[in-house]
Amino acid sequence: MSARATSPPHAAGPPVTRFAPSPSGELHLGNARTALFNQLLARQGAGRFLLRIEDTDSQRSSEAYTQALMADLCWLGIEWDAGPDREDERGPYRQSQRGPLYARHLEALERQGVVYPCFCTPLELSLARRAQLAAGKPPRYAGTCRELPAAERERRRQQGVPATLRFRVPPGERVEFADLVHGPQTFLSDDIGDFVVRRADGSAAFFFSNAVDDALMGVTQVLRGEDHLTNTPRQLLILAALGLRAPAYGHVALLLGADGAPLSKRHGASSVREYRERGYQPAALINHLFRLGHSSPLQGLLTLDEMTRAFDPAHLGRAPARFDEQQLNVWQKDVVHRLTPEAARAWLAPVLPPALDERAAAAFTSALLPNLLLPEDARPWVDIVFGGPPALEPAGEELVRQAGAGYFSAAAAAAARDGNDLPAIAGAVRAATGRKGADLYMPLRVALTGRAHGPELAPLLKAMPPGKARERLARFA
RNA sequence: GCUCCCUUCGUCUAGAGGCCCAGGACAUAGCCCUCUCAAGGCUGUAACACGGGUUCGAAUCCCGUAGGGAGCGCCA
Repeated sequence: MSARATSPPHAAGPPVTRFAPSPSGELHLGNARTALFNQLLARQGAGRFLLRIEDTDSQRSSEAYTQALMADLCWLGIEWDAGPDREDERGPYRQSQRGPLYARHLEALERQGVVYPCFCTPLELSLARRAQLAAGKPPRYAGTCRELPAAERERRRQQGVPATLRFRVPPGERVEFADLVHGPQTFLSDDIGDFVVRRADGSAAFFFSNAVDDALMGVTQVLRGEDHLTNTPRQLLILAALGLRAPAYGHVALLLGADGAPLSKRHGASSVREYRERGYQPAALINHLFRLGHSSPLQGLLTLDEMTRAFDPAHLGRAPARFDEQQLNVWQKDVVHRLTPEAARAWLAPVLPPALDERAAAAFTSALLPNLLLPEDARPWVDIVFGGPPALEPAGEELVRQAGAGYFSAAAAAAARDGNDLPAIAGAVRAATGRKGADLYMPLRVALTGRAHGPELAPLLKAMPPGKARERLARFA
C-alpha cells in the first residue's frame, strides 16, 4: 500500500476563500455560518473572498434562488470580492457557465485513462445499491463498466447509449490530508467506489467541478460542512490526477436544532430568510452564528470588523452545535435596544398604523423599544395606544375598583389640564389620595392601558393622541 | 452494513497531563433597584457520556462501550 502525496501547503500569501452554495433553496443557517467563517478568514489575512454559484444541476437550480441567496448574504453584511455579480479573470462564477473549462480538464483525465465511460442506467445502479445494502455491504459502484473492452465501449458509443464518466479510483492507496479543524486524516482508496465526474448529459458532477474550481480560482482554504469530510479524498484524488493544487480543507461540524436533531423545517425556521421576515436583525443572527462552533474570548455584540479580528480557526469546534433560538433572542434584544430612532422606526414600520404621523411614530417607537424582541410584540400596543379604551384585565378591574372614583376624578382633572402628562397626573392623585408607590401608579397604568404590565408609563402616555388620558381616566371617575 | 466524525453545566463554550473538588457567557433561581415589564447590580444552583488502562498525577493520552451525526447518489 502506498501513500499518495498530497499537494504541498500553500505558500504563505493572502488567503483566498469562497462560499459555494447551490441555488436550490433559501440560504440555510448552516451555510450562512460557513459563508461568515470563510469571509472572516479571508478578511483577516487581507485576502479575497469569493462567491461561486454551484448550479450544475439545472433541474434544481434557479436564478430566483441565486438572487435570493445574494440578497440574504448582503443583508447579513457578508460581501464577496468576486462573484456572479462582479466577475473577474478567474470567473465566471456560475458553474453553469464554466462548461468549457470542465470539458478541458475532463479531457485531460480521459487522456490519462483515469476515467472511463459507464453505461449503467440509473435504474441498474439503484437496484445494485439496494442489493448491496440488503446484503450488508457498502453501496458502492460495482465496477461493471470499468474493464469494458475498448471495442465494446466503442460499439455502445456508436449506438448512442448514454454514458457517464467515472473516475477510476486507484486500489491500495491511502489518501491523507490535514484537516484544518480535525487534524490529520487518513482514508483508504479501497473504501471509495468509482464515482461520476461527468453526468450523462455532459455536465460536470459536484466532486469534480467543486474541486477543480477551487484550484482554478486559487482558493487556499475551504471551510465547509462536515458532511463533506469523507468525500474529501475523492476531490484530492481528482486534483492530484490533474496536477492541480488542492486547498486546505477544514470541516466544521453541522448545525443542529434546539433538540439536537439536524436543523430542519420542523424547527420552525432553518433559513436566513425566515428569520429576516420575522424581524430579526442581521447583527443578532450574525453574532449568534459567530459563536456556534466557534469561540472567542470577546464578549457582547461584535461588529463584523471586530469578528474579523477575533476570528480564530484554531477555535473552530469539532462537535455539532445547537442553534438555540433563546440564545439568538438574547442577541436580538441587545441589538434592538441599541437601534437608532430611525432604524427602530423602519424596523417597526410593518406593524405601525399606516397613517401615523412622524412625531407619534417616533414617540411610540421609543416608548415600546425597550420591551420589544420582534415587531410582532408591538402589535397589541398599537391598539392600546391608538385605539379605543382598552378592556381591563380581570386583576386590573379589582385595582381600579379599590382606587375609587375620587382617585380617578383627580386624575382625570389633571389630565384635562395638563394632557397626557404622567408626572402631573400622578402628582395630582398623590395630593388627592396620599397614595404612593405601586398604590399610586398601578391603577393609573391599568386604567390607561388595560394591563398591569407593559412599557414605562410616562413615555407610553406621551405617545398617545391628545385627550386619550383624560378620556380613559374619566371612565372611572 | 461499511468508513469517517463527534461527546465538558439546560445552551454556547474555555480547557492541548499537575494552574481544574473544572472557568466564562446566556438561560434559570433568590435578593436589590423599581408604578409593572424590560434594563441594571449582587448571590446561588448546575457539567468532564460510561468502563477499563497508561501515569506519582487525566477533562486532557490509549483501548473498549453507549449515544449522536455524516458519507457511501448521474444532489451539492
